[in-house]
Amino acid sequence: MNLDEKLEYLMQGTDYGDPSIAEAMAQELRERLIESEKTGRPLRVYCGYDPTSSDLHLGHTVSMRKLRQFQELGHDVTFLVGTFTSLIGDPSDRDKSRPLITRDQAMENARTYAEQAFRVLDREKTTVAYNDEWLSEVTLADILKVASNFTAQQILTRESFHRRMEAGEPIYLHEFLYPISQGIDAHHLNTDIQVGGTDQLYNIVTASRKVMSSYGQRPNIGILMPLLPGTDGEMKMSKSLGNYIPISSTAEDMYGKVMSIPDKVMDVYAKLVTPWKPAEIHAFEADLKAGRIHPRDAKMKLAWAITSAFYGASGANAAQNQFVALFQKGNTPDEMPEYLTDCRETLLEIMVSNGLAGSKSQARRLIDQQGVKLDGATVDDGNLIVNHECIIQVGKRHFLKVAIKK
RNA sequence: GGACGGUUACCCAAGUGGCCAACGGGGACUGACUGUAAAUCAGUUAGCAGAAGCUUUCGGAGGUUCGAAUCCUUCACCGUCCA
Repeated sequence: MNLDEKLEYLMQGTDYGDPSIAEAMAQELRERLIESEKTGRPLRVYCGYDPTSSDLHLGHTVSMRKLRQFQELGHDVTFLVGTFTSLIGDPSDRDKSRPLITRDQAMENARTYAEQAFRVLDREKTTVAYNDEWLSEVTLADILKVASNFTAQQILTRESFHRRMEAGEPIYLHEFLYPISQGIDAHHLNTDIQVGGTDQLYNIVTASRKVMSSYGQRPNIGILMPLLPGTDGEMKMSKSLGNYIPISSTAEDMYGKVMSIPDKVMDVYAKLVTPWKPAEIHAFEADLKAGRIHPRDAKMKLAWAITSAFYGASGANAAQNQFVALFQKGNTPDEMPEYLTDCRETLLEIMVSNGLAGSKSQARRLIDQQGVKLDGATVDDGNLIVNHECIIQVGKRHFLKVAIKK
């Protein structure tokens, strides 16, 4: 790749919400790429991930793919786990303050973060860092020094704070320190490039650059990626909203969850979470728009592409086969949890003890609603004793194989 | 420090002595229709039993009352504003 191609590749998919920022960032990136080539020093690139929950999901992989591209071009990538910043909670794009999590929770959640990230990133070329290593050492004097670069008005102008002001909802002082902390990260890593979601515009482009400048460093360049909508197609993907597709799942689950996204976000997924090249993405969109491909088949192609990126072609094939068998043909899956009964338990009891229902009352309701099948036949009495081998199905996708205890 | 307000089921939120297991909305679940999409329609959404019925729930504890989410006392937590 020549310089222009590299630049295009790295800027691909970015979204700044403002063309002038995009231009400025692209220009700075160009300069720094040139410099890097001259001096032979790879650029330092990082993206931070707050371990507010234990699962990374597809939404996180958007920025991870971008990091990966930098790796491909030989730059140094740091995968930063926000073990300290997660204690503050990023107020970006939030109408409410976040519930604080404890340090123990953060550490526990962080445990497998890097491992999960290596499904996208190149393990050999990635540095993993935890920001409590330095942020926990910061003194009040440091904070005062850095904070003096910011005004309350600047921070309060941000949309999420502004809304809360108007609504008379609380804004806590510690929330002001989030962007500052992120700036200290950038300063500590002396980073050239910081990757993040569009909701990080302020944190990356304003706060981090300001902090770095105040320390006499050259401010980092922001690479901002659009936020991935969740499986509901409306809100951004997040675990707390329950609309997420975890990375550490199964191929079947991932495939199925991608199939459940609304049609209207298919092109966004194609752009942000598949390894497709621009040409493939354009073809996909064009086929869809022109009606040359059935939306269902398009989504299957998408689901296959995403799943195979994590589980390989064979995993994706298996997931697709199961999906077709299970949902399009209505078969029962090959594999399902098993349970041994002593022939004295009722259907209700088995449903509850295996998590198919939260309580007997709920199990009864499901039966009343014709949602429970025994070997394919709808059940109308939950009190029957299960005394033969059978398959219990609850709803469309919960199955249990019951065997007899010898 | 002062003034006022709040704490209700997964979330938001109504309810100010009995008709309250608690309106409404969201979410979730089931069924119909489908492409496990969207949209739409119907139903469900504390537990036990399922016929009636019983038990626990409205921040915690205690009290008044035949009877409380609703009144009183007290404790805890939280918010907005003023200083």
